[in-house]
Amino acid sequence: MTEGHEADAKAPVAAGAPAKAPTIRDVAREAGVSKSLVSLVFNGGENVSEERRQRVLHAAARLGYRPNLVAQSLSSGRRDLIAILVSNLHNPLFADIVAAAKSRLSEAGRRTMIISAQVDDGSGERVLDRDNIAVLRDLRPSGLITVGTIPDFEELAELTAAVPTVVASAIDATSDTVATVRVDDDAGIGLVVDHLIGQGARSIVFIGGDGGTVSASRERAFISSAARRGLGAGARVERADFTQAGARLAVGRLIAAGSVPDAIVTVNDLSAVAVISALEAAGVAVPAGCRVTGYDDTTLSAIPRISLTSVDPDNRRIGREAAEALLAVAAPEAGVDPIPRGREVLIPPTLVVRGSSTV
Amino acid sequence: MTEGHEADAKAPVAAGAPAKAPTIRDVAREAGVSKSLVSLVFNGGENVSEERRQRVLHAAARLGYRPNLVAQSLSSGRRDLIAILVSNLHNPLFADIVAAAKSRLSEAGRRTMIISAQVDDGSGERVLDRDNIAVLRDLRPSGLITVGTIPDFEELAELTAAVPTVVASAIDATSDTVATVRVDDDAGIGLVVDHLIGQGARSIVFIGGDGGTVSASRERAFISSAARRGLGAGARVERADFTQAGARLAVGRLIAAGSVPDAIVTVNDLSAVAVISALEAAGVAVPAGCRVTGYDDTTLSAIPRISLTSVDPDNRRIGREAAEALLAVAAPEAGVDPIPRGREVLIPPTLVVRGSSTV
DNA sequence: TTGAAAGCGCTAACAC
DNA sequence: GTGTTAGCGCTTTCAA
Repeated sequence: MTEGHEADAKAPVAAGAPAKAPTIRDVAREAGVSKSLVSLVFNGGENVSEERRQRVLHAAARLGYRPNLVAQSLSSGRRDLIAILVSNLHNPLFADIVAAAKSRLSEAGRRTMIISAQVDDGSGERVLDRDNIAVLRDLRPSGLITVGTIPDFEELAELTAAVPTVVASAIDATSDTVATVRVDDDAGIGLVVDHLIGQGARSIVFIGGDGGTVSASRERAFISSAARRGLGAGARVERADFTQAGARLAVGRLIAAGSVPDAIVTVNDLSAVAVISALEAAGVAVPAGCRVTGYDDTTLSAIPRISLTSVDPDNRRIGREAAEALLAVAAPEAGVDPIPRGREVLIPPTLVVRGSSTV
Repeated sequence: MTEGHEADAKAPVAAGAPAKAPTIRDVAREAGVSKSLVSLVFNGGENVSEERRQRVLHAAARLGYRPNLVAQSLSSGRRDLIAILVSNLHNPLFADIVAAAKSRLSEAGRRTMIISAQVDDGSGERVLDRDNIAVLRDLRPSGLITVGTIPDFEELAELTAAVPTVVASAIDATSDTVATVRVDDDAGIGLVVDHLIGQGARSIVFIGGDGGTVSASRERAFISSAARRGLGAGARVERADFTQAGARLAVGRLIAAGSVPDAIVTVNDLSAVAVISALEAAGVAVPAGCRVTGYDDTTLSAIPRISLTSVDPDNRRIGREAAEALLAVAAPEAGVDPIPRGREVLIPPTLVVRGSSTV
């Protein structure tokens, strides 16, 4: 209330020149209190008189003060920062997960920072971005969410041992991982196989299985799904990695062997597109000559010319649940122990049926 | 060489438990020197006796010491960290730029950190991720590369005023920006228009222009290209933003007016795909009834079923040149002043001709 | 060439 | 309630 402060000298916010950012000390001086009191006010300290709190808040506003996160992190060790480490920038799929996780975390009042885990080394190989990880470690986040499969995940052991970690949309778990949240591949592949059988398919080939734990998981799901449906010899696996090239090769082998199946189940949408291209290049029409399904329900699959039947993993829910799992253990305060570990949350997917699998 | 150090007590690297990371003090003690000397050794100090340097290096290795970046940044103000701020995670296009920039920076021995600038607020709107920006600012990078159009760019003014900034693949420049590196839209659109005219097109509509500076730049390029080629009334603009929905609406207006042109030039590949879908839904075949071109040459355009003629902006080169521009001013040491500002580097694109524009 | 000491901006006991 | 005093891990004068 004390109106009429003679403070108009200092401009309220921007000073034009790159003036040094105000520190807690400046605020203390401006408010006529000690550093600690300012710190208290900004950290929700209960025991501060209303009058001083206002003085501090006003002084801070006048100066445009904002706490320095780096200093906070250095000083206090733990901080309310939660890091989201996203596997790579190439897959828009992850963006949905990140957005959902971040949004849930913000609701809970937690700060987050989003950084990339992976980088193409010159040769196009994707490797762990150690610089980024180092910064992340030194920032001492109070929690970590990884999104997507991260190369050389074991190198993060140091980090995951020190920081409660939730793995989203990957099977990278280490012994320290708090929880893994991912789509239920058994259910997803099951939906696909049921749908295909419903469409009259009797011989079905799965293309995928190489190139990572997720790919392998989907292969296993396919094998058990097919067995459960009594597909017998009608079900086969043609190994391929996640890439378009791999899928193309796999189709090549099928064509060469003269054994084009009724349907092909692929490990993801990108593979599916490659499979469709390869089939059509070989003169096999899709879906007439062979039905094809994808996985992930990316924007690709909805394009009319592609119109790909695909499994929607509900990425927003994956992100949300990952955040939830982390919030459950990474309370801003409270030495929450013992931490439950190794929980696996499987999100039930849905099947989006489109033209590539229906005649 | 001094073999036989009696140091086997402490395990070389991992200690199993999340033991606190060793600090410079630990190293100093282990090596029997002062903190300052350790710091000197790790910062390429010239005047350190070879013997002590080795002692320090060995001690550090034995302890698994790595300098704490956060502490460094806090202490010294400037640091050799260069930040790459990528507009959003949805656009794989940016991943190429980031990878190229990072790779060039690594070659030059600079540390980099890659973080995301933007986040969907709950409503699907993309807004500036202020948390991330705050961390970035407090880390005091010695240079900044932004990739792609960043929402609320002006809020970064504080940052860009303090840190040499290069803008890649956007037109976000402020008065402080060191350089902007982007594709030459005049050249790109020029290639498209020439190609289309070569294919016999006489009436051409540009779809785009709304939703950002890049979109606007491409519209201007279209108008001037068309004028230069004497297209006259054959050239028109149908306003739309970057989204698929916008493109669909624009096509709807064209169809409703009964004036389907010989060709449609779109602002990017995503729009192009939406345009094709909308045309075909209305019974107009592509390319037979109307040719369509995209921009960016994303992976989309190479899919056979899409086969989209598109402008390849040479993203890797954009990334590399952005890094180069930054390196030119952000020397790790040296108070490089005065900084040249406002330079604009236009990268010449190429046209990738595919089925969507050829009959 | 090396070490002591101050300080980056902040938090966290601990006193007053 | 509020201020004092130590640090967090590191860099950087300034002496020695």
